[in-house]
Amino acid sequence: MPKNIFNITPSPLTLRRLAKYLCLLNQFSQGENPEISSAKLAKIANIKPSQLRQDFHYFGGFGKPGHPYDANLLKEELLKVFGLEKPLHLLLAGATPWAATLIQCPSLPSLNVHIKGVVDFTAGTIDDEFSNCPLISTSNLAEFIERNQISVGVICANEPETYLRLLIEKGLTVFWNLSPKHLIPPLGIRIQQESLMCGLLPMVYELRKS
Amino acid sequence: MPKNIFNITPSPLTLRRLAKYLCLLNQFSQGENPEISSAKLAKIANIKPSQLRQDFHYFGGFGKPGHPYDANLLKEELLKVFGLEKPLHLLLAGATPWAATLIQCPSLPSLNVHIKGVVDFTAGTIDDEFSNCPLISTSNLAEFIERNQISVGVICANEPETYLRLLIEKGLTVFWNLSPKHLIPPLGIRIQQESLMCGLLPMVYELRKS
DNA sequence: TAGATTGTTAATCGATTAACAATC
DNA sequence: TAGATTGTTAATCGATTAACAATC
Repeated sequence: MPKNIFNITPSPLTLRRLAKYLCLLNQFSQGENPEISSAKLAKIANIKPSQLRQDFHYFGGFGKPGHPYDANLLKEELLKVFGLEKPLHLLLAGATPWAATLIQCPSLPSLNVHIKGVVDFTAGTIDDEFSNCPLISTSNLAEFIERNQISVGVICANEPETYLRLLIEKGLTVFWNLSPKHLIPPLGIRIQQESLMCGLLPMVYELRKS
Repeated sequence: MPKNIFNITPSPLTLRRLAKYLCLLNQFSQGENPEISSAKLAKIANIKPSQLRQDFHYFGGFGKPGHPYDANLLKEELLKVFGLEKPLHLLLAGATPWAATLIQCPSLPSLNVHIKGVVDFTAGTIDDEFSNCPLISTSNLAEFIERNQISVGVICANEPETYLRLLIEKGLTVFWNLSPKHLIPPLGIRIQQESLMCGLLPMVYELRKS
C-alpha cells in the first residue's frame, strides 16, 4: 500500500493537487533562487493556501516557518513524492495522433518521464520512426521492453483491446489508457483511465445551466 | 449559478461521475431495450451502487422502484443533465496532433458535441482541410464563429496564449485548454484546464510507492 | 528582535455509505 | 402478490478550512 510519512495513504484529490503544484512550479518559477509562498502558489492553483499547506503536511512539509518555499527545492521534493527522482520509461501503443501529442508534450521530460518508443501493428521490422521516436514492431517488442526497462504502457489507439492484450503478453502490468473506451482490468493489472469527456462535460454543464 | 432540481449546485465530483456513467452507457449498453441496474453500472464504474443512486437522486432519479434503469432513457436523461439535448459546437485552435486526436475521437459525436473547424495561423484563405475537418484562416474567423454558433474554443497548441487572445478578440468566452500550459483567465472568461499529468502522476505514485 | 510565513491542530463542512421504505 | 430494485434518509466518514503556535 502506498503510504506517506504518517503511514496514511493520501487521497486521490491530494495527489492530483500535488501533481498540479508540480506542473505550475515548472511553468511559473524562474530565476536563480526563486521563492514562492503558499499564498502565491495557491492563488495560481485557484485554491486556499491552507489547503496547499495541508497537502504538503501529509508529506512532512517542504519549507521552514517564516520563509516562503524554495521553488527549486519544492520541485525536487514533489518529484520525490511521486518517485520520479529516477526516470520513468513509457512505451506508447499505437502510432496515432494521441502518440504524437505525447511525444511533442514538453511536460513529460521535465517530470523525468521519457517515451522510449511507439509500438504499432503496421510497423516494419527495422529502423522505423514515428514523430522522431523509435517505432517498434511487435516481433521486437519483448526484447525492447526488457532493454529499455519500460514500466508503463500507454494505450493511444481508439481500439485499445488488442494492444492491451499484446502488452500484457509481453509482461507489462501497468497501463495508462488514453482511448475513449473503458477497459476492464484483468487480475493483477492496473489501468489508469484518462477520460477527456469527464473534463469537458462538467464545463458544458456550467455553460448550459447558467 | 448552475443548479439541479433541488436548487443545489452539484459537486464537481458528482458531475465527473455523471459524465463517466454516460460514457460507460454509450460503450456497454446494447440491444433494443437494454436495461441496466445501479449494481451493474456501478460495478463497471468501480464505485458503490448507493453512490450512483445518490448521484442520480440529485437530479430527481431516472428510474422506477423495482426495475433496473432503461439504458436508452438513462442516456437521454444524462445528456439533458449536461444540456446536451441540443448540439454543442466546438472550434479547435491549432492544427496539431491534439486537434487530430479530437477529430478522430468517436465519443464526441455520440455526446452531441461537434467539431465545426480548426483555426490555424498558417492556414490559407480558402477550402483547406486538416484531418478531414475544415481549416479556417484567422481572417475568416469572426464570420465562421458567428455562422457556426461556436460556443467553446478548444486550445490544442503547446503555446496557447496567442490562440487564447485571438479567440477572445473574436468573441469567444469559454475555453477548453488542452495545452500543458496553465492559462490565467482574464475577467469574464472561463477556461477549463485539462492536465494529462494530473492523471499520470497519481498512477506513478502507486507504482513507485507500492 | 520583529516580521513573515510555515507547520499543525481541531472545528467545520461536505461526500459517501448503509439501510430500508417505497413501489413497480 | 412476491420479488426486485429504486428513491431517500440519516449516520458515518473524510476533506477542507481557519486559527494560531512555532520558528527561521
